[in-house]
Amino acid sequence: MRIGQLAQLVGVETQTIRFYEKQGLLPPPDRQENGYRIYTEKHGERLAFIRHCRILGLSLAEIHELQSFQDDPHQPCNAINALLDDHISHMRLQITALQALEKQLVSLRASCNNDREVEACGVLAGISEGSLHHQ
Amino acid sequence: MRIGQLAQLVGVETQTIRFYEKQGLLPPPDRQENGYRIYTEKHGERLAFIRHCRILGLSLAEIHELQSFQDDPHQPCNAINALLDDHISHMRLQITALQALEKQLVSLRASCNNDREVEACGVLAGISEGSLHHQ
DNA sequence: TATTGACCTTGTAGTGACTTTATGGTTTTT
DNA sequence: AAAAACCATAAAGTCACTACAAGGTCAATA
Repeated sequence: MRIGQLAQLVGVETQTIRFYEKQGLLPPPDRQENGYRIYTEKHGERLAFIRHCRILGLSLAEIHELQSFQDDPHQPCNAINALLDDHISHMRLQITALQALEKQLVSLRASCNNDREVEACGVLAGISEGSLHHQ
Repeated sequence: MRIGQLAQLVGVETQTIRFYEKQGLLPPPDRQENGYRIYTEKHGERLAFIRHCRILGLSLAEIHELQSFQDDPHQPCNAINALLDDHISHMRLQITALQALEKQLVSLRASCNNDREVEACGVLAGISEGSLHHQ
């Protein structure tokens, strides 16, 4: 199939496919006489794998690492688990940080609920205050 | 004070300060005869405000908007509140999404706890499976 | 037959918020 | 006097694309 069909099948834009190829995530397919790329099912599977990893929040570098395991399935899988564990703990940190920030923002927001002038509003002052207690 | 001192005071790198100046977030300071920037306390406060906004997750564009209120404090403050409300609801969405992803990753990770070969590990297969049920 | 439209090609630039690198001038310390 | 630390500017790199420009190819229509 050609690049447009593959794109539609997997739900990606054609540029993204070419981009993955240039990044070395998708093997360069054969070409027709006119230069058009022709893809096989294997390419589709590989592309779907990439997309799902991205949806899970993995970086292209991490995906690259996972692919090296796909390509050589007789390695021990500890490294895969380590990669996922890393990613999970990283995500947990991120979630915790976001929740803390949300709390701060909500309490900041609570410092003004009325129609006032900026001068009397308290929100900007609240931001400035906080900024000096950091680190 | 000079740029390095300001940087140390606020906990930023000097390049970041010059970057904020170029972006119009920090007013261009006076210069010494040799061209070195000289900063006042006002710059320090402004820079601290920017940093704290960044730590709260506000974009430079949002900070720019807030600064226009700082610079003209006799406007009504509804717009500030609206900006914060927007940002808070955006953050809540982000947190929910991250939590869902974490759950997926954890269950994926649970598909292999042992030392196996990649082939028998199940994690990569789990990623591939999931990828086709999306959209 | 000419041309329109949909598809394909390549390469380059833009996004956000910086960070890094290159190149060179100035000041301070040894 | 020389080395280290600081300052300046400008340009390129980061990440994961997205958008754009300029053109080649192909099938269907006027």
